[in-house]
Amino acid sequence: MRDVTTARTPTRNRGTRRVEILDAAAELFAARGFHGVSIEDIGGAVGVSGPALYRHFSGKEALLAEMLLDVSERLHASGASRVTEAPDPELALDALLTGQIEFALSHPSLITVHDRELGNVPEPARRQIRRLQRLYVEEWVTVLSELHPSCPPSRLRAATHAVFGLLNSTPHSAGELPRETMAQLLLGMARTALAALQS
Amino acid sequence: MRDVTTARTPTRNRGTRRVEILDAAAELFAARGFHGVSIEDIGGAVGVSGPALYRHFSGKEALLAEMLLDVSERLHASGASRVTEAPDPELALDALLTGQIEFALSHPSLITVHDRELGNVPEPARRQIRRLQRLYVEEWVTVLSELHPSCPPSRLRAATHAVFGLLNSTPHSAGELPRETMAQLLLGMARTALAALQS
DNA sequence: TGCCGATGTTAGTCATCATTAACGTCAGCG
DNA sequence: CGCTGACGTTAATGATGACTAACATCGGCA
Repeated sequence: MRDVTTARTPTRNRGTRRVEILDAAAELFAARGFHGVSIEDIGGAVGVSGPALYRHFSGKEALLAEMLLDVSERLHASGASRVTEAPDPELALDALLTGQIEFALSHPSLITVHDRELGNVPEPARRQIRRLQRLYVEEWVTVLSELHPSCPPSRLRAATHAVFGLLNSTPHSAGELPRETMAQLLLGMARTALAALQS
Repeated sequence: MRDVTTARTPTRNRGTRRVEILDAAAELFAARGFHGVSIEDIGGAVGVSGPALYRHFSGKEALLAEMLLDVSERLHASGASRVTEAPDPELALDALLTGQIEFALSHPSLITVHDRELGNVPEPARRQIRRLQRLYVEEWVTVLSELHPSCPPSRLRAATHAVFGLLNSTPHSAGELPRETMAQLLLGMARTALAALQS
């Protein structure tokens, strides 16, 4: 009568351990930095100990690489689809903003790791991640340049990074406000900050 | 005829090495993280090798502690003096903004290390740094609450962190714009973001 | 002149850590 | 039943790295 998954713990499925590990590692990396976390720490956080990780990842750096690659893919893909679905630049920008806010509030540690630990990703993957990050920034710059045609792209790029900084401040003010309130606050601040771009 | 300092290199003075080390360490910590930098690396960056650092600091953590303590003291002190000198809240906020922008543009790596590596500071100093950081945030909140009396402090605190994120984005868009242009851009964005707070 | 404190240097020492090796367990399936 | 592949475990192994020890150098100064 037991179901196909035959689990010790409920929901013990194929591939589950992998994502458990990725999640735990994200928390730990965000809190203590890549080099501040040992393989043992990560294993311990999911209830297995140490070298068990090598059954799922080829190494510590590979684990980080997969984590960052996934984040940058999700951001870029979500951005792209939101932009193409939006009827006009104004709404496209709003879609980008809410997408980023959504992600930052849902996965604060991934956001943190994403912009701190690129330097620890080995070369093949690093280029790929950088490319996706660049593409994501360019989605923003493209939308913004339709709204502010007279603004040079370098200025728009700097403004985009500034807005990322604003939105990604979320890990610093954790618990200060209820989630929806925080989302509205960030959206409002970012929107006005960008609206004033040319002034 | 040689002057009192009797230097090998011009400007070889008492206490110079200490700050050379602090500067070099800040760059390295910002780039690779506290645990990603070895004592050898830091020594190498100032032209001495490894254990020479122990002539100036009691250890790696003590070095970091001094660095972060100095930063948080400078930010807090500069903030306090600017606020008390300002004739009204409006100008006080501007003074805080330009002070923070000035610092962020002048010392990007210190800014980076300051909000990443607190966790690696040993306990006696850590509390002190946290206290100064809190005081600095409260300076902002106090000024903002005069401008937005109906706004709950928790909201103002979150907004403050968001603005810090915006201003401290500087290391991410390095070289994108000339310094003064960047300063104006950040000032404008931060000002409008905060102005829209209650909306 | 000759001692001293400041500043370095090089060779340990002792931990910590990533990674590998060698060895179970066990569920599913032929 | 008996094999196999997925998943773990506990001991190496080999680097790296923080910190200490023992030993210079040298400028200033009593």
